[in-house]
Amino acid sequence: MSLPHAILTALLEKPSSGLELTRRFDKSIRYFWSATHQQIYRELGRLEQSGLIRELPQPPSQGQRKEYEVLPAGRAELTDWVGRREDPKPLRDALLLRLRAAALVGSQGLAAEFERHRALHQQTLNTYLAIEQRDFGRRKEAEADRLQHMVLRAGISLESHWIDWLDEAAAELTRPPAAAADPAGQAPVPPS
Amino acid sequence: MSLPHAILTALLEKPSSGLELTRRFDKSIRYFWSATHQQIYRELGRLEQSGLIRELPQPPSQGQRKEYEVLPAGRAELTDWVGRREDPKPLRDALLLRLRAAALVGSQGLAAEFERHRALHQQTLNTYLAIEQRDFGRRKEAEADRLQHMVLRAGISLESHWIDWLDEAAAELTRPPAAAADPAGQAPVPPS
DNA sequence: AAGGCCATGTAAGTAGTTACATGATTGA
DNA sequence: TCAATCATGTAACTACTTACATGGCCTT
Repeated sequence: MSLPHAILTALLEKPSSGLELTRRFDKSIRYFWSATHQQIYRELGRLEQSGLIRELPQPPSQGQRKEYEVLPAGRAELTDWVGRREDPKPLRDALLLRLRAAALVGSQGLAAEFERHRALHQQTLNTYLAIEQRDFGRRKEAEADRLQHMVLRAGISLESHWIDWLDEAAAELTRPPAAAADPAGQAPVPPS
Repeated sequence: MSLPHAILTALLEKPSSGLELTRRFDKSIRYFWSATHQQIYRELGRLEQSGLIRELPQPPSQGQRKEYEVLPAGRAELTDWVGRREDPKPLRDALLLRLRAAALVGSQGLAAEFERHRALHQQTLNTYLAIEQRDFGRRKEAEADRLQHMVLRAGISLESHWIDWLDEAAAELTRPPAAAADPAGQAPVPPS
């Protein structure tokens, strides 16, 4: 149950409307917690119902736009959640599953997927590195900045990790079979 | 949509009943794709409906036990899925979210959570290492074994990665504030 | 007045989780 | 015969996804 807390965090950083939140999720938060605008609007409704946030009185010039801010109860809930006991979710990775299946039915087409995923991870990594350059270039960070930097560094090292692993795995995939005895009968592709 | 493919893979390795599958998921598959027995029974029903698996004729001595095996159509589906284009799911990690929230409302209790998570990751890592010892101890692996070993190695390095990161992050959390406040300190713009 | 974007939603469906139900077999 | 365990399920709920609906505002 982390979406409400993600929203509380975002609203604490800056009171926003639903659409603004959606954009902010797309721009940065979704790198560790993604959400669509439908989820966000629904959750904003619930949070308001529960008295954790409230709609800000708006100049009527703004059309149907509704801006929200965090109430004391919301901040209290978030503060409590930070230290709450909650186990890490087990890994769920379809690519690993596919590799395990490939061990049984052949790895036809999987090398291309690995390459594609590698490129996507590289792209994400580049984005993170650019953000790090922009936001954390300076030394001597204050408490809050150091923590945010840690979050970003987790993303950076995770992406690097996947890139490394994909390289290793791709090498295994394209490695010429030592001998016969390939039950799936997949064509050995000689390295070009 | 990976659960059906996880089940097809498991059934290809060895025809099984629902309960057996549940146990095998608990024992190994859940390390990268977890599932409860309710999910598994439901999915077995769907897979049979779609003609990808079939119930094996059983000696009536076995009670209500129903064993399934993969049909050619099921193997074909799995083979196709291995090379299918499917983007990696974005990261979703509540602990990172909590760290970001901690930057705003304080990190009360978070250090203890980090320690707890570290212990859990260490435990998982030990399990993986034991499996590696047991299953991949010897040299000269065949194609299928090399691929399965890659899967395991992904788990091993991921867990190691999280342990390292948690150590770093815990150090940041408990680090004494450099000098109370830092008045002239330029505050880098927080990632919006 | 028409098209585009801003802004907020509803509806329907899938996947996963949690709690409970039911019958068969086995061993004390 | 009673309890435990094996074995298969139903029901209800939450989270997330995908597709579509509605209306206001702004520019051309």
